[in-house]
Amino acid sequence: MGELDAVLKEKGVKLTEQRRRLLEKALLQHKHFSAEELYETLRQKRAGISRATVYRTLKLLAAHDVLDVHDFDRGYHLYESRLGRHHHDHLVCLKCGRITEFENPDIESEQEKVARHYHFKIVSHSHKIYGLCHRCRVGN
Amino acid sequence: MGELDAVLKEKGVKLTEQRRRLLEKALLQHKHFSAEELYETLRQKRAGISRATVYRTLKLLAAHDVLDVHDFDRGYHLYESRLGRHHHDHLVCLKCGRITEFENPDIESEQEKVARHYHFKIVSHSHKIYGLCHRCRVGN
DNA sequence: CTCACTTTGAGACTGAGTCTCACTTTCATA
DNA sequence: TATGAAAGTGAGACTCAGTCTCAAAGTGAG
Repeated sequence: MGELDAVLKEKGVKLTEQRRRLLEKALLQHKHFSAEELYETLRQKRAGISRATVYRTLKLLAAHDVLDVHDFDRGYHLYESRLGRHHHDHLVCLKCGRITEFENPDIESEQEKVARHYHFKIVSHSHKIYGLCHRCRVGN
Repeated sequence: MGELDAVLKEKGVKLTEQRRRLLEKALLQHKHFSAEELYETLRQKRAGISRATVYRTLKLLAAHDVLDVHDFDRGYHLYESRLGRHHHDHLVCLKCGRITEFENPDIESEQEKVARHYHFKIVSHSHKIYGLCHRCRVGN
């Protein structure tokens, strides 16, 4: 059994050929990807996975914290592998779409203060900064 | 000319009956509302505004900073009047849907530091904390 | 191996939001 | 206050990400 199988097994997720093949592609991805993109990639590789299964499996993997889902107001979700990665937030360029990741412990701890104040139990958060990236500002 | 007309005029937005009527309802709203909700309200009041115009006008008002748009991952947007209000962010309860507002200057300034570091010009941001609100935690 | 239970695929369906285009309204200027 | 270019509107068709259905196939505990 491969390493990827272990990832699913550990989560108590039933192993199927489709899930294995999808997971393999999804974890190899070096950037954010959409369900449609992944479906198209798999279709071209003749992986034999239907659109419905792609959507279902991505949702499943996100629910099991294998993937992160992001909504950058594009009308569809972007996914990102979570394996071996730290939590991070994003700077989103409104002009070129470039997404830059950032980590800031001070924001995280302030956030916890806020939650404590409202007796709120944090499950997750999403912090996005929209604007112009360096390149787009200087006119590239 | 009413106060609301002035709001639109100031932004250089052409005044139409539909916009006036929509703006009036939108600014009276005390909580977040969706385009469909507003359309339904207006329809029941026989305001004579089409669905297309509701969507178009909300977008326009948001572009002119009269309204804020929020995406709480519900599959549609929620709007909120911006007039006379401070910027704020949100705690979103995953169980009951309750939305609580918060303001935290420290987060805002840390955010500016982050942007500066990446030579990024902030236009807007969205910071949402998902989890369980006080009531849902204690089992109400 | 068996079988209860789960997953899959094809394609119909949903629902928020956009587009089209003929018709109407607005408002700067005369 | 009349005029007309430019902008806005409505009905309903359309888009498109995502979900649902249900018969058939696959999975894995015992």
